[in-house]
Amino acid sequence: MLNERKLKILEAIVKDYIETAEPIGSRTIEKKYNLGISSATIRNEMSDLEEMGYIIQPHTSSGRVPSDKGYRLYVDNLMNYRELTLDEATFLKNIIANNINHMEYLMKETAKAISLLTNYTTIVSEPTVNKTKISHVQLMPMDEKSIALALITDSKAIKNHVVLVDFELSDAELNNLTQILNSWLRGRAIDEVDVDNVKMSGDSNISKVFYKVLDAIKNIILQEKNVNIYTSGVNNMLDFPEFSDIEKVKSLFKTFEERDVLITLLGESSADDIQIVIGAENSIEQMKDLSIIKANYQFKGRDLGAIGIVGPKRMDYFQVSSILNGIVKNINDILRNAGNDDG
Amino acid sequence: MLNERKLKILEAIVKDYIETAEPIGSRTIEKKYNLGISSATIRNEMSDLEEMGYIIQPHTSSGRVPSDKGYRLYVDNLMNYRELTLDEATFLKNIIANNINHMEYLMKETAKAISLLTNYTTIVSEPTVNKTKISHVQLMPMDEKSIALALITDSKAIKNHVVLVDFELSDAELNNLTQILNSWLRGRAIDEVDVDNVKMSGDSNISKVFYKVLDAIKNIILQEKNVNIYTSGVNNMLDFPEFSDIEKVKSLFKTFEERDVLITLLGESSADDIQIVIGAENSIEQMKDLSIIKANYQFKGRDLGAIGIVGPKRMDYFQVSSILNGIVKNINDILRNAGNDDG
DNA sequence: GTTAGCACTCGATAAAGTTGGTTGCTAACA
DNA sequence: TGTTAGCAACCAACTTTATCGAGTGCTAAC
Repeated sequence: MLNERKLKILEAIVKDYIETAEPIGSRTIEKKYNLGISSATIRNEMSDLEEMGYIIQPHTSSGRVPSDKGYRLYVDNLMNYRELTLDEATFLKNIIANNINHMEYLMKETAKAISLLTNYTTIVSEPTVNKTKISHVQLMPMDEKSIALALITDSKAIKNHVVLVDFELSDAELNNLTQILNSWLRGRAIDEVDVDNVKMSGDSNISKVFYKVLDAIKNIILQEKNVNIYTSGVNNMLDFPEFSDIEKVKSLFKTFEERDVLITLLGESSADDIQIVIGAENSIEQMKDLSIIKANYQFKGRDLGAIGIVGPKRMDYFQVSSILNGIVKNINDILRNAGNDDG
Repeated sequence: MLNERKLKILEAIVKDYIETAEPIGSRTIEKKYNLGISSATIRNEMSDLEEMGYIIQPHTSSGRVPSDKGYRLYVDNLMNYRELTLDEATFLKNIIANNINHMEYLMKETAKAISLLTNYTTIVSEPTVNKTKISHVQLMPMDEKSIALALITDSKAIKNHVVLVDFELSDAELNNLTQILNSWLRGRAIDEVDVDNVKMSGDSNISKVFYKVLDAIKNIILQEKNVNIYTSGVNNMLDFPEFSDIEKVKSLFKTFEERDVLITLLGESSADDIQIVIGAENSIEQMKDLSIIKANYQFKGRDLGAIGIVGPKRMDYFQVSSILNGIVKNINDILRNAGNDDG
């Protein structure tokens, strides 16, 4: 295992590289970090560290750069979380307080806030309804050809849809139908709803609408099985020297547009605490040069979605994981309070 | 005014530059376009064209490039629209048909489609509700602490909001309140609603909720007075040699994130047909090197929003304005049909 | 085990050279 | 008077060559 001195040197290399993005040599370490040993000694230790796979020499006669393994050691053994600063904490509390009524906004705004605080890219997957229960369904008059449908879940999501019809229904008829639907749907888990096996007898116009509404609900459910996903601060990537090449930018930005990739990226594990995935540790080819720091959030024990912060491998793991830690606590608190009635 | 030969040469320069992005010289014109005159003559004519301000020499001893004035002449006098190709037409019809039930999706998907067809960036401003009338308001139970509110407009937009309360209301009470709200709000223009001057007497709990709902409606109206705006295909800009410099990309992408700029860009005029704004003709400093082709769409005679396609000044004015022309017709048809009941 | 000294490596930057498309001008021509 | 061939000059872009500097590995001495 690594001795104290090697650890110190590795830590210096990682921190310096995170800060400067330049390969770092023995003489620089000697001057910048007072380790009390000469550059020649540092050179010997670095040679060992390279052999052990913790650092890499981009080319002969250049300084060293941390390898994935080096970052891993740093993250696991040399780093801890800090508390949020007062500024960060109030900033985030405000965001959350201002968007507490609207889940979708909350996630979008949180992503924005994280990007702003960290200068990295944030990916958020939205609370999906398919793991939740239907708490209410409502039909509403729109115009003589269309009926609006709202579906509310116990995770406080509201989904709308428009149902086209050939004839107009009165408010009373709509209310009536709304009651029928609710008596049947309320409290059901959304992915257990089997709209194909419902039958309705009686007035033909109303039952026509009834089936159309069931179809619409089916659509909402299908649609929602595809997770919603947002990114924020993608442009922040342009500020890193890692992406001074336009071709790299192009391929990275294309990747950020691929839902599937993002979903995989966020979904790969679902541990309870904050996960740090470094470089090639993730399975996505196009992301081999990036790291991601992520966390899941839960509602009533169900995983609802995740927040991930993406940056170059030399991203500021310390700052980002600290901030994410603070945020996840806050959000989970909110979700817990929102649902402290039953369950 | 320009004689026939000068026009031919200018047209050749514009078309060639749109295609190749390289300054074009007299010898190239001679060889590539059979104008029946020698390069020396072309050279003389080009010298005239430059003096008249239609073309520019980026540096001594390079070929010529169209100036804003040159593009203007080309667009106004040398270009016309073509019909949509069958492929384009069916593609667009499908998009529209698939999203006819949901205004927001329709605009987003249209923007996506345009970016896909043209390889430029599309900006769309969403139908705002503040120019429309309220056709229905609905309260719905959410959980014991919150009531969901849906507001439907005659332009088929559905807006949701959550109202927090300290106590639970029964379905019957909610329906009751819904009726009261509708009797008062239905048919009103949304920007004429004056929620501050309503009074309600009677049961204290219900009237408490009543005022909270009015507040929420106020919020929706205020929020919607800020136009919603989307961009699509921003990354397409990366493919143009104009943006091979990372600094330019950075500043352009930052600009695309500024709502105000985009709103100004789309809103600058509101003529009936397609408008082409070339380079410095628009008032936005950061957009001096770009052109925008845009159109408004209307609903019942009211301007609802606009679609704009942004590209480098040498964008394919012919293709883009033709496609936009086709799209606007389709969308306005849809909106007209959606509202052919009254008004 | 640690350190000073030194030859060597190699990317980055700067300087010098080459190329190719283009112009403007002049003189000859129709 | 308009058109054209011919030619010197121009200059961005690219290639080649030279220089620089931060860094290494190795050796010998402490």
